[in-house]
Amino acid sequence: MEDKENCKSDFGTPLAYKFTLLAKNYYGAAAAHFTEFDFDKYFYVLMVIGNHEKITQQCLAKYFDIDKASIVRIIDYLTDKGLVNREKNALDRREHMIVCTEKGKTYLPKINEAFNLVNNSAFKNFTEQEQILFFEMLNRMLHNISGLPAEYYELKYVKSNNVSK
Amino acid sequence: MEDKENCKSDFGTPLAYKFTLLAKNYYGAAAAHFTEFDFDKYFYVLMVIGNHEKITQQCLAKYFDIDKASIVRIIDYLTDKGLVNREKNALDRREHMIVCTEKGKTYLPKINEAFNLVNNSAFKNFTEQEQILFFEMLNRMLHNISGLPAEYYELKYVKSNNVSK
DNA sequence: TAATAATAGTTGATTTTGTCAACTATTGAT
DNA sequence: ATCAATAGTTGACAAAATCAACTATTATTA
Repeated sequence: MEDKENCKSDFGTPLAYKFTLLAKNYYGAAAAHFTEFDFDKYFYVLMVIGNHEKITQQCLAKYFDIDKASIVRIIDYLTDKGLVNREKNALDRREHMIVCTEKGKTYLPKINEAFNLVNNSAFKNFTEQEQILFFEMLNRMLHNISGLPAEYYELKYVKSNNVSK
Repeated sequence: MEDKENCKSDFGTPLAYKFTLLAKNYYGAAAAHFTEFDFDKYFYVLMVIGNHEKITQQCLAKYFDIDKASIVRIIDYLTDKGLVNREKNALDRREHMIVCTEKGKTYLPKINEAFNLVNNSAFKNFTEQEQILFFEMLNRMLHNISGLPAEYYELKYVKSNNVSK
């Protein structure tokens, strides 16, 4: 108890409150960079797809921690806009590999640059060392608070009962 | 560019992605503590109300950065559950002061304890100094990324055109 | 091999949530 | 006295998440 005197208004606050505020403001700031695009959502989903040659909807669902049904609708949206395509995986025809179209790829540098800009303004007056420390702390906290490994979104999710391969 | 070699997978990632994941996991963990309550939402809203003798819906809207219409429905919900009441402010009868009921107050210690527990597990293996630094960084970032002062939710919001008082 | 289970994805129904504009009432400003 | 601003409410609507049922395909196993 006594260790919380310094910052007690924060310690009594659920961390998620600040995370929610930060995420909201962050996306608001980022959206300002995308006003001339002919799509208005799912910028980061597109970036993740573009950073992989191909990626399954399951992987995206895991990475973003949302229901696979939601991913279907996101991919529908991006497909409508001509930014990604579904391609059946010949090796496992249940899987639809999501691939970025040429049009989609033209947006990637702009999206990347915009996120960098917003990251930089978020980190204003942070030293480089502080920035690294901050990311390290976020990753540690994500590891503490969830079973999910934070970084390994390329991994297939494997059910726990009978892992044979 | 070269300063990003260490952590480049993170630096290419919008911060908000991690904030969103953290918030989701945090609320999931917290909700596990509230399963026996006869309400299932807005725990932190109740706590904020309980931490004030009285608070207007405008203040809550500002604090949580959501539309006042949403606040109306949240307060409706909490009122239905018997946790808060609306009381007209005699000094300004437009304002409805939200006050915690006796029943509502019985939940406050449990909610507070649960958030502390989840905070503590989020901060597992953080030194006390790291925890303070983390909060400090979050606040700094919130200040950078938004015009809103993070802490001053008691302040009335004043329109910018003609601030006379 | 046949039957069964598991996985990837889709769809439709439902709920929840947020947003917007219009509205009442009250107060403040000129 | 008039007009503008504020606090709150409401209803309509749109966006998003969730859930269960479904198809297609692959893996397991008896």
